[in-house]
This record gives sequence, structure tokens and C-alpha cells, in this order.
Amino acid sequence: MTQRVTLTDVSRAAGVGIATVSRAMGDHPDVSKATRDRIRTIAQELGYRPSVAARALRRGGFHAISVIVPDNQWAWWELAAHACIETAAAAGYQVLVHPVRGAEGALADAITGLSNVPTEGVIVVSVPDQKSVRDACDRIGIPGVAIDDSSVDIYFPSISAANYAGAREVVEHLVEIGRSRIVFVRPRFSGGDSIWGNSFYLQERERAYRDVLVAAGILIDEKLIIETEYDEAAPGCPELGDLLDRDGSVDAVFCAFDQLAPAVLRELATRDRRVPDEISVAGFDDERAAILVTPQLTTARQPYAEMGRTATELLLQSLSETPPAIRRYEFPTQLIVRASTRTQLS
Amino acid sequence: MTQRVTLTDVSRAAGVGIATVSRAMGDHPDVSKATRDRIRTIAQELGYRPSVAARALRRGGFHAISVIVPDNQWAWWELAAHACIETAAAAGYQVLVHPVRGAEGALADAITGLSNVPTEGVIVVSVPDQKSVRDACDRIGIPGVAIDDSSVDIYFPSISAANYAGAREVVEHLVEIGRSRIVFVRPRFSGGDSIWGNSFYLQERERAYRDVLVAAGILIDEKLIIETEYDEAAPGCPELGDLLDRDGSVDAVFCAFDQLAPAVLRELATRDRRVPDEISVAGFDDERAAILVTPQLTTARQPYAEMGRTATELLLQSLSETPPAIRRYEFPTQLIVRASTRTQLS
DNA sequence: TTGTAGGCGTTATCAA
DNA sequence: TTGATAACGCCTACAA
Repeated sequence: MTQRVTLTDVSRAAGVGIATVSRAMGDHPDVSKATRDRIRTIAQELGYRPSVAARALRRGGFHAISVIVPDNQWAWWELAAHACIETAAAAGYQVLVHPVRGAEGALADAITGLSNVPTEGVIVVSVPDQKSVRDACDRIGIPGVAIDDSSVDIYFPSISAANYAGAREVVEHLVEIGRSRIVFVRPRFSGGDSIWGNSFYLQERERAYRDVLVAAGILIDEKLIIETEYDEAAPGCPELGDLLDRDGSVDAVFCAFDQLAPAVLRELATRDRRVPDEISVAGFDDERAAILVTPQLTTARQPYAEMGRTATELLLQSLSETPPAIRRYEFPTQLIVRASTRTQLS
Repeated sequence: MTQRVTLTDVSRAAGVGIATVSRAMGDHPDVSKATRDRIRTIAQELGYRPSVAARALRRGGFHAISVIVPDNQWAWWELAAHACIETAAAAGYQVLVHPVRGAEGALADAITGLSNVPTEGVIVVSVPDQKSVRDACDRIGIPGVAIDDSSVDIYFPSISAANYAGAREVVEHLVEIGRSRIVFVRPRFSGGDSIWGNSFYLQERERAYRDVLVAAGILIDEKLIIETEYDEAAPGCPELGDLLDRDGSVDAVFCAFDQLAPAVLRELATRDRRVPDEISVAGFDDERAAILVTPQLTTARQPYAEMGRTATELLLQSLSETPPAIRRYEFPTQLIVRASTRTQLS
């Protein structure tokens, strides 16, 4: 039912050789315009469709690459994926997107499963532990590139935003608008192999926070560095609430990433603390959460499109020429100032 | 570089026939355990990987289907896509996800481009006009199913939520908590071929709004039905603002979909109108926006997972047996009550 | 239990 | 300009 009309069928119907049909269907020069048109018409009528499989077998490849993305409602990767698609298309490659849900193992499993998929390389997005993913890639023998700033140890060329520099910009902005009692909220490190505990980007953003304060001559108060549950739907942020109860001096909150902000803002709303007048709030990523919340969030925008483009270029490069170096490729962020830090004066 | 070791290579290295290697790699019974293990070891060492293309050519298909999803930051489709992946996997099918950005034509183009992709059917998500998409499917000769409630005219089996019944539930909820001056906010119909103007689901939701009010004996006030820019990042909703200026009686807002709520809530926050005490707000979809905003949004949850599962089943069915009927397949929504309509009493 | 051979649908080479 | 034919790599009758 699915695929039946072949070159042979068309050639028979047209009373010509199979090769002529092949040439007529492609854009080969060695065919008279007359027969080409005639054959194309017949092929059309017969409903001929070339077999992707046969073509790939003959040509030795599909010219397709895969992008493996985390499967959840937080679709920040879409900008990156779109850039991958455009870049790959320009090079004649198809992009297959594979959303993968779940923890550690699932990612490696997904890559192993790629052996049944006509793909020549893979871009993995957001990898807690690159080692196991690398092993999976080696097992099925395809090159990979990571868009990832989680892993401390890297085994792929790894694209990421410049977390340290970007976070510095955000905190410096808070300092510039006169804030000094700045809370740093990060997700709770809940156990030995927590995906957060070892996150490279969290380390970098916290380091930036500390360095900026020191540089500004502000004493670092460890009590202002708090951990909370990672749950964008939480009704509030109890840890921040406790802190506010104990310390009336807090005048800003820097969320390790935008997703922590909704709960933070709800906590502040519940307590009738005015944002940004009493307390400024900022985040990192500039993902959808940043613009949906009230007030909208000041944050550091990651250049996802550029990151996706570069990832694709590096992957295509490893497909053809010399594989790129396994190192971090960092891209600068852009400070986006929105209502959550914009006082009425400015 | 990419693909070199073949069955022949392995057979030579192992000093056996090519068929034996094939059997050893698969799970054929007709091979002695000893040789099977030996061959597998050798294959492993040589880095043998079966050719997806050759296998597909031989078997006459890839056992893969495509899901085409809208490429924007609003990833409500992920739940559906995930269900597709799981359902397809259970039937031995791979799922290829293709994010497509942009208007009308882009969708049909994307499907046309699928002729170079090893895929046997397509699930299209969110289709403004099914006709052109249908044509594209026919052109490349693959069956399709739509997860879609936009098109008024349908050319695919079309999965959707029960918009009318679901919207009734939401509005009835507002009436039950004592609201009677309920605003209906819908996106602006900005021109002839606006994607909103003809949206089936908008029509259904508005019809439900009207019917519930009538049934409750509430006079329909056309001034309470307003159109606004579709922009989840907008600083406010000026049309609602104007209305509030003119009419102090408004006590609820029903947004045609959740994405309209952030701007509505910002407008209300700017005007210090308390939600939900003064004004209740509700939406439709239960997508990410509903839980990120403050207060969190009462809404009708679409059963995306079930919809994705059904779509896949219907598609697989058209691949094998008789194609399913081209009609709407509607699934009931679930009323989710959250803080935006929950007064302190309840 | 193992080997041989034919064919899946294309494309490219070589003759005609 | 066209036609026959040989791969591409795998699977599976069929034969040994």
C-alpha cells in the first residue's frame, strides 16, 4: 500500500530504459527535453515516488543529523534547534529532533536507539554527564557535539553561554542600581548524584555573584545564598520567605536561572513586597518564564540561535574533515533589563 | 569515514559466509551459539554497524513516522509528542519530530520536504488550514493525522479537545462563584486571512461563553467581548484597560486561551485590581503560562497525552489496515481550579 | 548448522 | 541521447 511504483514501472509504461527514467527524474543534462517531459508526466500519473532507502543505500548516507533535546515544557532549546535546522538545511542535511524525557540513563539509551535511525551525527542538548553519552556515541559510532553547560568534565565540543561573564553583568546591574543585600537563589542540591550539585553553570554563576560583590566592596553574607526546590509551579519560595522574616535588609534577588523566578515572585507578592521598588529580581537565560511573569524579568539572554548554528557547524565539520577540538565554545550573553529591576525613575 | 564495515568484511574476518554473520547479528535460531559469539566479538572489534538504509530497502520501510510541530517558545505540544513517541515505540516505530516555524506555506513546504526523509506518515500539530497540508501529503503520498482544532474544514482525522464542553465548564465555574460581568478576551482578528479569524476552537469557546451566560439568565453584553493583540509578552492589555475605565462592574475575565492571561494579569496588576478577590481570571489549555503567572490560572486542561496517543494509533492504523474516518475525535478537558478564581473562602 | 545467490530501488558507468 | 548492467548492504529462500 505504501510504496509500490518504482523506476521499472515507469520505464515500462514509458517504453524506455530504466536509466532514462532515472535521468529524467533527476536533473541530468543527458536527456532530451522531450522525453524528459514525457517521462515526468507518466511518472506523475503513476504516482511514482523515489525510494529514500534505495537512494540512501546507493549514495551511502541520508545526510541527516539528530538533535536530542530534553522533553519537558521548558522549551528554551527551540531557538537553538531552529538554528540547527536552518544551518543543516543550508548544507543539505536534514535534522531529526528527538525529545528525550527522564534522567541520566535515558539520554544514553536514546543515543543507542539512534542506531536504527538514519542519522550521521548527534547534537545533544543539556547533558548532566557527558561521559555516558560519549560512550553511547562511540558505541554506535557517530560523532557528537554538545550544547551544554552542565557537565564539569566534557567529552564533546561543548557550546554554551558565557555563564561567568553573563552573571557578572546581571549582578553588576543590581549593584549599579544601588542594591547591596542581594540574595542568590539556586536549586537545592538534594543528594549525591543530584543533577544540580555538579552543574558547571551553577558554579560559574555563583562564582560571578561572589566576585562582583567582593569587587564592589560588599561583604558576602552566606545567609543570603539559599537553596530552594526546583519547581516552577510552586506556590512560593519558603526559603526566601524565612530569610525575609529574619532579615529585613534584603533588597534584591538573583535567581540562578529564570525558572526559579516565578516562585520567588509569588513569594514576594504574597508578602506584599513590591517589585522592583522594595526588592529587585533578576534571573538568567531569558527564556519564556522571564516574559510571562509579573513584573517581567531582568535577565541575561543566552544567544541560543548562534549556539545552535555553531553546534551544527562543528558537527558537520566532524562529519567531513577533521573533528573539532573537545573544549568549551562560549558565547557572550546580553543583559536584558526589564521591569523587575527598573525603578520608576529610570 | 562514516560507514565502512559491512557484513562482508566481518564474514571475511571470521572466515564464514555472509549469511552466517547476518544470522549471528540478528537473533536467528539457526546458528550455533559458539559461532554466534565468535562472530559477534569480531563484529564488535571491527566496529560493524548495520546499514539502516540497506535494511530499510530490504524490508521495505523504516518504520518511522513524523510529527510536525509549531516551532515557537510555546511548547504545549511536548506532552502530545511524548505520547506519540511512546505509542509509536510500542509498535516498533521511530518518531521524527520536525519543528516548523512560520506561516501557512511553511507547513506544506515542510511536508513536501519530507519526501527526502525516511518517514511513512505524519502527524501535524496545529494546522490553520488543513487543505494545503492535505495536498502536500497526497503529493508525497503519505497518510496524515492532525492534532488540531483550528481548521473549520477538516481533511484529516482530527484530534482535539472538546472545546465547547470545556469552555462551558470554565464559564460555569465563574458563574458558580458568583461572577456575572464576565469579559471574554480573544485575539484580534486582524485581517482577511488572519489565523485567528476562522479558528474553530475560538468559535467553539465563544459559543460556550454565550450559551452559559444565557442559560444562567445573564444578559450578554457585547461590550464585554473584546479583542486584543496576541502577544504574551505585552506589558498589558490596553483593550481591557479601556473597558475597566468605562465599566466598573467587571468581575471576571475569561481568556480564550492561557497565553492571553499574562498580559491581562499585568494590566490588572498595574491598576491594582486584586485577583481573584475583585476580578477572577480564567483561561483555557493549561499550558505552561497557566502555572508561571501570579496568581496561577484556573483553566481547562487539554488531555494532550491522550490526544497524542490516539493520533499515533490512528496514523499507524492508516499505515496498515483501513484508514480511519476523516472526522473530529474530541477528548474531554478537565477543569483545573487555581488561585486566580479561588477566593479566600473556598 | 552453514554457504550461495537473488533481489529490494537507485544511480553511475559503459556501450550502443 | 539512450539502454543494459553492475554495484550499494542486507536478508532469506534454498541448497549443501
